[in-house]
Amino acid sequence: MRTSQFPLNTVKETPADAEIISHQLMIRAGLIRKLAAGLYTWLPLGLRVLNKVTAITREEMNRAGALEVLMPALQPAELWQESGRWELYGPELARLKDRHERDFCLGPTHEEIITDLARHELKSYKQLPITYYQIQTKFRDEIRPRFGVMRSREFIMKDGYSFHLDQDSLNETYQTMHQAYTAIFSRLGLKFRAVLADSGAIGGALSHEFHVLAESGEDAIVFSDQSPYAANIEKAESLPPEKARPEATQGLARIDTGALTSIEELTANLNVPASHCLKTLIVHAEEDGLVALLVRGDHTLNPLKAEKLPGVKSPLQMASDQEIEAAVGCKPGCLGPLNLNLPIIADHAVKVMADFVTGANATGWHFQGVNWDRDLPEPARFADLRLVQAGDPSPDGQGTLDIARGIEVGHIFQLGVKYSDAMNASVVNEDGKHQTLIMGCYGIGISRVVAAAIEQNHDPRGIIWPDAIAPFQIALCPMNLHKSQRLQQAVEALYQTLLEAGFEVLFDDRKVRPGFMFADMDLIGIPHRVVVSEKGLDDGVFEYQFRRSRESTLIPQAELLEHLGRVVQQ
RNA sequence: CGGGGUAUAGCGCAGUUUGGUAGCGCGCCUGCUUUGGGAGCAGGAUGUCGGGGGUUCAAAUCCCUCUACCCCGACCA
Repeated sequence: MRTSQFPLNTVKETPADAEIISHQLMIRAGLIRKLAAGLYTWLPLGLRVLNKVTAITREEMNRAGALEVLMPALQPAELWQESGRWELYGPELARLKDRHERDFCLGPTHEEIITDLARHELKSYKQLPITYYQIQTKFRDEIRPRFGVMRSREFIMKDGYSFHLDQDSLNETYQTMHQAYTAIFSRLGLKFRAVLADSGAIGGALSHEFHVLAESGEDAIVFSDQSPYAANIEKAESLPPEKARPEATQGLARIDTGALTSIEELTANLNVPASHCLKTLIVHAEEDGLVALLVRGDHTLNPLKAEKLPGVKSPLQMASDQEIEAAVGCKPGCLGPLNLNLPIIADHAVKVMADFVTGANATGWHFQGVNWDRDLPEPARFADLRLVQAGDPSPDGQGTLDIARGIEVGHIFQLGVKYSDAMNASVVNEDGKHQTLIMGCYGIGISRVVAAAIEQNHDPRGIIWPDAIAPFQIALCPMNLHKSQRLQQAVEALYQTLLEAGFEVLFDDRKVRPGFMFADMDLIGIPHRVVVSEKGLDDGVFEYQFRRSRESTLIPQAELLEHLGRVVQQ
């Protein structure tokens, strides 16, 4: 393409409402324009990138044996009522009525629709297993759309669904999809990690998230330095400590701590490390009443772990200040297990604490030098309650955990019979009996991948596209084209040669100064650049520059094609 | 949905306190010069000051009201 035919809608100034770099660069490079909160138009340049992500995803899904379908975005409420999600989904589901006052919604996902399709089309076990997928626009009326296309109200998603007679078959397809996703993100040229995820209320045996690694990622993921173990931090287990509890060395003392309430304040004023403080958190019990959760001062409660414990209300609900005062008789900052008349569940790490500081259940007072058994009985229940930390041992027993940040771009999970049961989707099995279908579900946020790729690949000058998703592979930049007939002929010939060789070339034939042109090409992130100048022609060379390293080399004219063939990943 | 904020030229903003003929930078158009990292000079176009109502001789500015958008908290690809 020529820039005269393919306008670059670049802007120099950073839009005021774009907080993260990918959003800023997508606006500046002219990939997207905002229509309204969480709604974006993809401009020609951005759409080229989006289409590349789509194409790679489609190829790999097809390769994995999945069948592409296209389901309606507008969906009748009946199906959602049948699955129970019409009530459960909440305001994030974009609902509307048609002219006959019938309820509809704009699909945020398609489990209901695909299950409806399956119960009509799948009759026999002989048709199984089968995997359908589609690449389509989804709608989620997010409370707060943010970060450009990273969290928008309308976005492109690849969603896939598989149907099985038994768990073994689901496991097999699940593995196939895991591999397909690995292939997709590898081909996209992104640094990513598949991690164990919490499957949440959906249940099912397995769930993995695929994260693009980026400093700005919203999710923390942990992985072992010596094994393939990787998990979302919400999911990662912490192992009980192996070492024994140290002997008590201090006597028990009740100390006046005045207005000190937080762990930070205690450590700063009492000169004890946070790891020698005990945090007591009061939450609602499963039935009526409250439960106390104990966590070491330097550890953080993992709500997802806590709410799964028998006796603890799910979703987790922290007790209010009033409830705590009513039950314990003091303010939240001075809670402790000593003389506490509530059921107690302690994190494993609490078991080996000695000489610790904890609240005295009286406002303004703490205990110091507290020791289990000697001062109070060890808690009756221990459980894994906390978020893992960097340096913790890996749950698989191999190596220690590291923490990185990621952007969730894909999620695969085993649905089981949640929808097929509710919607009565079954096939006849070998014995002639009806058997409920078992389902798997596989999503990729296509438009989010584009933003994630930028978060991971940029520098102060702009985007640095991986070759596989770059809108163009090569930027062809003539210096002062209008001034030289010879240059015009040379660059036109080169442009044709490159096109014939199969490269995607953006030929900048605008009458702009070199610096302006370079700045634009850097901003929009074309990975390879060829500069043609009068001086170069005199010397019989073209100049090649690699966007990522900014290293440039002079290449003899005759060798350019060969050089590009080597460096450009097609 | 709760809390905070903004709305003035295509974009980024000043002007609002203290009412008095609408400004700046970037971009855009024209011309000349310039031409290897977002050029210089000269000239030019562009606004119902978010909408509606009110106060006033006079409102971007004060008052009421509506709307949209942004930021902080719970969700998700």
